[in-house]
Amino acid sequence: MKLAQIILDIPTQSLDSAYTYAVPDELVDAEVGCAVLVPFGNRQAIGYIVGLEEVDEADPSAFAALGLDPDRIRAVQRVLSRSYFDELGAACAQHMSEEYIAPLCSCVRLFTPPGGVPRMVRSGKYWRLEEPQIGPVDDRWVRLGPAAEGFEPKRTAVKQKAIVDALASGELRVAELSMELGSISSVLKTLSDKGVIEIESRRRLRGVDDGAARATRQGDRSTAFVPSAKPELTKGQAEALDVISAAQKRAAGDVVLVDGVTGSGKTEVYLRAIEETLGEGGGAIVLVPEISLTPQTVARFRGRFGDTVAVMHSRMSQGERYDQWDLIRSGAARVVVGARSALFTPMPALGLVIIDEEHEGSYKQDSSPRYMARDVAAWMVRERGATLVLGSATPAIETLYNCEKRDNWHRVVLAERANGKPMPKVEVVDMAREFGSGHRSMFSRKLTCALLETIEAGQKAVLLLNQRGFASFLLCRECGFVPECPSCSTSLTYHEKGSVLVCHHCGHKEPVPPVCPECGSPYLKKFGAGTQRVEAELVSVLEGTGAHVVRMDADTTSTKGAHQRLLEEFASSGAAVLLGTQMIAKGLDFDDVTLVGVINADTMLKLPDFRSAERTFALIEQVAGRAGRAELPGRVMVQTYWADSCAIQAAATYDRALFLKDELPKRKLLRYPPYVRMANVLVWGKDEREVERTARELSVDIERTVSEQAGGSWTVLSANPCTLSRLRGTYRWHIVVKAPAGENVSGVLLPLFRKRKASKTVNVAIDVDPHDML
DNA sequence: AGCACGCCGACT
DNA sequence: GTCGGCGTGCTC
Repeated sequence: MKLAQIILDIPTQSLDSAYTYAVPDELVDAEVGCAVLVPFGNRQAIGYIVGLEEVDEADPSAFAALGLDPDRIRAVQRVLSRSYFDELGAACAQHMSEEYIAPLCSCVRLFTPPGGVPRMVRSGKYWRLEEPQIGPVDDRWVRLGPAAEGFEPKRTAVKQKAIVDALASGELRVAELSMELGSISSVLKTLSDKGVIEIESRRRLRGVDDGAARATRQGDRSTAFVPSAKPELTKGQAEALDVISAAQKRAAGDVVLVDGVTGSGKTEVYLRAIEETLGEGGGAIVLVPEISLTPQTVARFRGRFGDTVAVMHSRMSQGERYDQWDLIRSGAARVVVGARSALFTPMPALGLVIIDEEHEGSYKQDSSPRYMARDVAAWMVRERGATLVLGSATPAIETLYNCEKRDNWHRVVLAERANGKPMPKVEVVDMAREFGSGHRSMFSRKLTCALLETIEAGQKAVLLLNQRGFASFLLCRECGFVPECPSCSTSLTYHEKGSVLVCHHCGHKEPVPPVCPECGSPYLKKFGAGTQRVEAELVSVLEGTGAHVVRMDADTTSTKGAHQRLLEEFASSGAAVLLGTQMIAKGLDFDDVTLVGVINADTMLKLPDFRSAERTFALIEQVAGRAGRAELPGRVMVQTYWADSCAIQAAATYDRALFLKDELPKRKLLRYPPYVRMANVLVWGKDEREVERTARELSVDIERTVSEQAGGSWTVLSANPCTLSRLRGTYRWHIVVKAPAGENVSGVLLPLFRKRKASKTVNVAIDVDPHDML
């Protein structure tokens, strides 16, 4: 008898182990990775096959070994889909479920095609099977057939003639013909019966085959694809590639960190490594941060590998993603470039995973399953005998630590820029001193001078406004009152446009009060600077120079394609200033940018978060890399109120060792990663008292479990309100668990959370290896 | 005794 | 997640 191990598609902790069902002989297409319909209790459920085995029916001990009663095994009713993943995919879901203490079925779902899976939905009292919302779409194509030669339509057959004429220059879609000629289905039938034309259904790739993109794709097909020229490798690049090649030969899941300064040509190393993988018949997954997944990034890969590159990111429609997913599964795409979730696409014969800008926070998923793509990828390549390449100019401290401590993590350094140019000189401007000497503008005298010089020389400048924690707010100068969001514990951000106060967490809006709501004082002052205010001040600084100012932030890039358009606007201007938030720190590559200014380098330093110094260091290093990428030398100015802080001093001198020398002892002393592993247990709900009670009880449970199951060097910081103690009208508490590095944090806590049953009013979530703990 | 309610385990 | 069984406690 054939038995299937099945994960039910019901998201709850208590149904997290596989159930065994019999697979009737007639269900020949039941494979690992298929969605199936199974009986469950008195209803039906959808499940995913994660294992198949043959068991001798006559041998009761075989069932006993599985802990099963043969009489109670029920049969799979129906196979609902083809296979979405293989045994290793199933094992990966299992691993993630344990590692991140997340429901198994939510981990399995990561591997399914976007929107293309069946679901059970509730309609009234009953559950009903809903077929996939998204599926393949076909286009009907028409071309001339064998009888076209010498075919003369009758004089009255106007449409026949029009169709034949239109097809003379090549095949067309029926939809296009109909658009031109109106209703033609009967005409097409006649012509196709005569053999004058042939009609063929062909799979359409949404987002590729439709609209303007189609022309280029067709063009690619007719004219053979010519890969873009390969530049000669620098010595560093060649060395990096050697290390990667050696790792690929070992096929043992090695991790290679390409630790290269900005502009050192990491992408070229990726391209060569992929080329090598493709040559061996392997496929490659390339993860890039969502924000830098721009048409330029994709073009870089398409330029080298053509149509074999698939793309996957959240701004694509479900249909587009489904088609790309299918293209990958079919083996037609051998490279996928995408955001975090692209890691779970069904790339056959996966040989290489690349994670660009591996230090980026966006590789950590902030909802369940709260996985870290870097760590999942490391697991995945080990299981598949593939290789993981991490690239960054500012690697995460954890990554550097792993390279030190683990034998199969290797670090290669690209110390030189590919064009041989030096890194730009970084000047730190002490804003406290500026202020003390009576200069009150947010543009220091030094930066103002530099800006004017740059513009005068007909060059470009980029100004980074580090918005996080720096958006402007309202403050009463008499009583100190700051308007706060009624449902989140944050102060409201002041927006010049429309004169409103906005909560950046929940979107709550209210008009700016005329007087202080607390004390009635009319002296309400705006503090801090939003991009709009900085822009206004920048325009006045540049008055008379004719320089063009481009502002790029969440407000100006909200419409589709706006990002791209603003960048083009900046590129095509001569002397110009690009003012923007974090989003401009990534992947920007303009030859004539010679000045980069960081208006407020240190605002992140003050956030109550153990990674804030690391983030500040990384941000300055990244943004500095935007200057002087071509012939012209670049300069960087960093304005700060904490000019002495180590993160800023170290970043200004490109001295990572200096930064680590300061940061690592602090991490060790205060027990933070990489020296410890943490788990952040979040408790939230509408009722404050209930949340607090649940958190305190849970805290006691966790402390007991830890003291019984774990070593003495573990610590539990018992229940406390979160830094963001109120968010969108919910109260938030948390419990932090710290364990020595390398310990199995989830292993100890898992039983406790599997056992716990969910409350309706108070939510509990656990974040293993949290990225931040706000 | 009869019933509402809540807790708890089973569900393959 | 959902159901059903069972114990508790209240009412007829």
